[in-house]
Amino acid sequence: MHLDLDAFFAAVEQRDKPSLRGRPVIVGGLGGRGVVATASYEARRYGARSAMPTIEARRRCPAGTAFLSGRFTAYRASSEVVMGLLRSRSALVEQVSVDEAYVDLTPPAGPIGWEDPDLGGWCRDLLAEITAETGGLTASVGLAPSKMMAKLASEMDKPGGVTVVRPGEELAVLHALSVRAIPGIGPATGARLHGFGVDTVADLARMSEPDLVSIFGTAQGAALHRLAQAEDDRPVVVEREAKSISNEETFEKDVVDRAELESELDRMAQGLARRLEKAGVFARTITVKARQHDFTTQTRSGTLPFATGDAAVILREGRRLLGSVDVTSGLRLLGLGVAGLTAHAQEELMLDTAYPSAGGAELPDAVGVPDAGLVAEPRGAEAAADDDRPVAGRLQPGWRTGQDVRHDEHGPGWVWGSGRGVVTVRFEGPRTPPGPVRSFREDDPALHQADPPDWREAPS
DNA sequence: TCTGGGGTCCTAGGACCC
DNA sequence: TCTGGGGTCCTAGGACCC
Repeated sequence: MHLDLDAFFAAVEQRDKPSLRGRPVIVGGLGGRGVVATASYEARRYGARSAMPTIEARRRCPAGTAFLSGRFTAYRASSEVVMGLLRSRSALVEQVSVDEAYVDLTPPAGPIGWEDPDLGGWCRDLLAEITAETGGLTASVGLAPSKMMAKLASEMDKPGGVTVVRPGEELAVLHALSVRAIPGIGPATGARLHGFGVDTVADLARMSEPDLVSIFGTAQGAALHRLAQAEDDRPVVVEREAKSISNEETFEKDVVDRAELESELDRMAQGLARRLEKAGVFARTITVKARQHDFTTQTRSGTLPFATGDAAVILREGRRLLGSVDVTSGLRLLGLGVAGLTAHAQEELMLDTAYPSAGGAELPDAVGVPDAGLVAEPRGAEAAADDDRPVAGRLQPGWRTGQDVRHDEHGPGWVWGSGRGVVTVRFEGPRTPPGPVRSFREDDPALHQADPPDWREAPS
């Protein structure tokens, strides 16, 4: 089974903000270079889509559309409720993102098989429970013999639908679809296939494996050939080790000043070191990513002779790598990442022989073994959840549109908008009717940041 | 005022080793 | 007296996914 929460971020916003129900809602980066993370179904009617520049969504959507930066703590809380319900039904749940999961429902992990008479009813019961337990969120489900078919099935009846593809029915469903529906065929591969006259999966299925391999290479060619015949035996994997950790930022305006770039690098190195420590792992490879104004992107990476968790070491290598990037016309994006993760950093023993060029005085700095007792913890979806700032949140100091607040006198609410020293708040919550709007000075001492409201709790 | 941020996987070429 | 072949590690870039 594949399950997908419908318009997830926007749906959580509409649950928690009654005045937005039935209205177009966009969640995403609100800065000049932001993109849409999720558009509510109302906003999709005007052409707003995920990954679209927010500026474009503003052009398309009517007055009265809400543009919100995200509240990831709130999304995570609802996600955990849903994932918990899935795990109550099967031991094999693979969470692929905050709003998506695969579940192996066949015994011994799960409770049902193809001989069951009412699989659709079983799924509808699950969806009803999800809606009840999350305060109104909906999800779409696909039930099929493989991960790919389950995913395609879950997309066939959105929102809120249940689609069952039984063994033997796969090709009839699959071959009618565009090749672009197959996970792994994006814009580039789709365009290349179109150049060969291949538009539907049926077209793709007629191509020979050797032809596909000669065009797309061994791995992708063979995968395309198999997927076009609905051959997909990938297992549901509960969790896997993270392979890299990274941090990047698109600037509101291109940054030319190398000192400013290096101070960004410093901030990112500290964040990476914190995440490494939290996970109890060390990294050997450092990567710097730089995007020019014309969107061309360069990466520079270096592999150390030892694994480190030390921000100073990561920063020093990052600086060195950034030194080989032409920065004179400014960067729109700077990123810093680490890879080659290992649970232990005993490589310090090699330093004298393997890393003499670093200079003796700097070596203690380079070792950086935080705590040999920490054990690597597989992290899966948690890796990305560390940074709780909404998209482009850093670019908007002060009050962020959509964020939860509490006023000493008026109670809980959310930021409707802010600017020119004034912040406007709407006082409502998931269990109240649409509430009133009031404005305050941005530095009003009675106004505080607040945790997300609890949809399960009746308002006091 | 086009195009986020956090990831994974693959390819190709070079260095190096046996 | 032209330069095999395989394996591994590393780097840069690109496609793709949510």
